[in-house]
Amino acid sequence: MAAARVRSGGRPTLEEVAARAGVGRGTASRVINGSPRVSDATRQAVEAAVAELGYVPNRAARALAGNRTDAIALVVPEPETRFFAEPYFSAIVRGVGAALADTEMQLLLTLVGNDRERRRLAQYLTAHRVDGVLLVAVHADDPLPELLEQLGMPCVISGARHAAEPLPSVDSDNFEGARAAVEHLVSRGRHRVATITGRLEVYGAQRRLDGYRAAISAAGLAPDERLIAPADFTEEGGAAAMRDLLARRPDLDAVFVASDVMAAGARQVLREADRRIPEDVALVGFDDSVVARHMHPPLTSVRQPIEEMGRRMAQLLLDEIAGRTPGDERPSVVLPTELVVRDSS
Amino acid sequence: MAAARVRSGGRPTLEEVAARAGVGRGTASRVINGSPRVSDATRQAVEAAVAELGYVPNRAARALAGNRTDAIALVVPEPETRFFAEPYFSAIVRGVGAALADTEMQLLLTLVGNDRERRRLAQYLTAHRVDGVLLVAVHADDPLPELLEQLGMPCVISGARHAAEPLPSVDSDNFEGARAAVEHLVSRGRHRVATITGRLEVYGAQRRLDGYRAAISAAGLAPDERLIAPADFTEEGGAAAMRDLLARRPDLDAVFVASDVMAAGARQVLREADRRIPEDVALVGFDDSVVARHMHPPLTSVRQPIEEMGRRMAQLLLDEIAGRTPGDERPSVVLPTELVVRDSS
DNA sequence: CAGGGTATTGGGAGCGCTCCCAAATGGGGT
DNA sequence: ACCCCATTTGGGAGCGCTCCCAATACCCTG
Repeated sequence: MAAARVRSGGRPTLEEVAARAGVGRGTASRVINGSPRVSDATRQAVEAAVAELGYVPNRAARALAGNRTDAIALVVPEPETRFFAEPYFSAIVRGVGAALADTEMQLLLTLVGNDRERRRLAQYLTAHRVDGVLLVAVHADDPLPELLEQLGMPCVISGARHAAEPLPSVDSDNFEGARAAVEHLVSRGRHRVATITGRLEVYGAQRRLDGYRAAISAAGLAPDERLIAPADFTEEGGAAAMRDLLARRPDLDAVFVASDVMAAGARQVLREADRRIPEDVALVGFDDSVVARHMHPPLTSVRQPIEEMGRRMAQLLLDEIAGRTPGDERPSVVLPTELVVRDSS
Repeated sequence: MAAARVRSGGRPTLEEVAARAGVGRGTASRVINGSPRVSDATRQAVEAAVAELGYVPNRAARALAGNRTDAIALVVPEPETRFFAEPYFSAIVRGVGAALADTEMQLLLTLVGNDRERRRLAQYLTAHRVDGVLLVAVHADDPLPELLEQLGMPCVISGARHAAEPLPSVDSDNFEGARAAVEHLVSRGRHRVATITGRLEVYGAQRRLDGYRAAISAAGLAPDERLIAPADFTEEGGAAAMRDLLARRPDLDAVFVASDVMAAGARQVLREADRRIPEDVALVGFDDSVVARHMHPPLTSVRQPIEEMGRRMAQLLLDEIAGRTPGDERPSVVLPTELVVRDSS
């Protein structure tokens, strides 16, 4: 009873569908692909045959004949563990998945770890095994984007690499998010607001710092470089930076931290230094990760619409694949952030 | 300068490689696919040609001719947000990625949200667009595994659905993890140990409860159903269950919670009830998620080797695809857990 | 030295689809 | 009634590869 489904020739082919509908293979193909050059009667006949036979096009044959793959790759640099942490990875994937849901596009997940895998990826892409590429967490010095450009392979990156990003990109408004966070601290009466930054080679980290600076001067506060401590997006780095800050400006009354994870490190140091949060020092993070919600006290944080970013990336890529008109700007999307106020500020 | 790479015929084909090596197409194919029936001299000639031409096989052609795809799908039910949360999703993906790294296999990510997408997936699989499927977070009543079975599509699931799981599966030792956690609590002098369970239709949640029971009786403690509160893996559920427990047995001195997220909810309730952790009530969670590390106090938790689970799933699936010998048992792997002791116990 | 393997090799026959050209069909216009 | 053009249709020619059969070359036996 179980294996009775096997037909003479396996799955039905276009040829069989065409025969069943009493039309030629070409016509059947046209219907399947939604060409307008088919009469209504014919279309209906073919559609009926498709339904009766349960026909599903063979992807491999399509790819071979049509010289495309109907697949895009999401390339994730594995060393970038930050990206793998909540909330990034799953949110991006969900967004991309959502955008692709009513498309024929497949999503290929490609983790790039060591150099060997990097080369394999390059080979991969060179061999045109995908129609386009989604690149997340690319470093400014990554050769991959240029390679893709040369190959003419459509590509969208998340997070511009610098102010004049040539590639289509999707980013959250790091500047404005940081600015709003600091403004919020100032509005709560804090006047000695410090910041712990991410790795400043990362453009987004730089923009957050810019936003901090903008808010400080907009508030008419005196900028003080001793209130700025660079770190590296890690919990330990955040802790170290916090120690520096306390040493340099023991009188600080607020800290804007460029990531929740670093904020967790900072909070630990503040606790050891017996500073109460938020009474003595107000704290604001960035990312609105699960860490923020479960910190003690819950951390005010800047939320990025990450799932939406994934969705937009995918849409942008689909547009690129469909054909960017030469005259068009390379589209670059910047999405707004949202300040989630909790008890730490 | 940019688009000068385009060769006469695009990428080199097998035919061209064969010509360059001075052999026939069949022979070249044999070399590429590592057939032993080729002389050393010929093999070297072909390999040289491959290198010189930078030949990479065309996947679509291969798939069409060979009736396989060299791709597997990781199917993720999107409603199962629990799975998307840290640490599951990214860890599984990393593990799977690692296992596939030195394989020609591609990883297809398939999110299944609503029913429409479910049907599309079924169609997908029916059309044999992948060589095998990794199924995570399947419910006991999910029809998908049976469908795959019928289709003869190799498949591995994470988390057995019940004691007599017919499909190849990879799981962590939920029973032993829970047992060890409770034993740990008892060894710390706790004698009124409660538990908050996950949804008991989930086999893993049931096993954790079994482990709890085993440890209680092994310790010679009196089992008490009032110490057992069912919940649903959510933070709110954990909080509600904790309230119940406190109402029923105000004298409890420890709680084993079947997930960190529920533990977070429970902790909140304990704080409101002015119970100190761990002095008044010791707490142990499950998953060792990022929440556990950042809870206050840091939460003792049972760690599952999730990345390793992903790796094993992929390996199992590759074996299945390579051909399960009919006589073989369906392999089912159970990996050990590890108790990570922190300040909450 | 003949006979019967065995180890290699070449290349035909598709796999199922898209692309595209040529053929067939159906109206209008004059 | 005739011709021209737009619309619709059929099906040949591949896409690049694997499978497999037949051909060739080579090596032992007796």
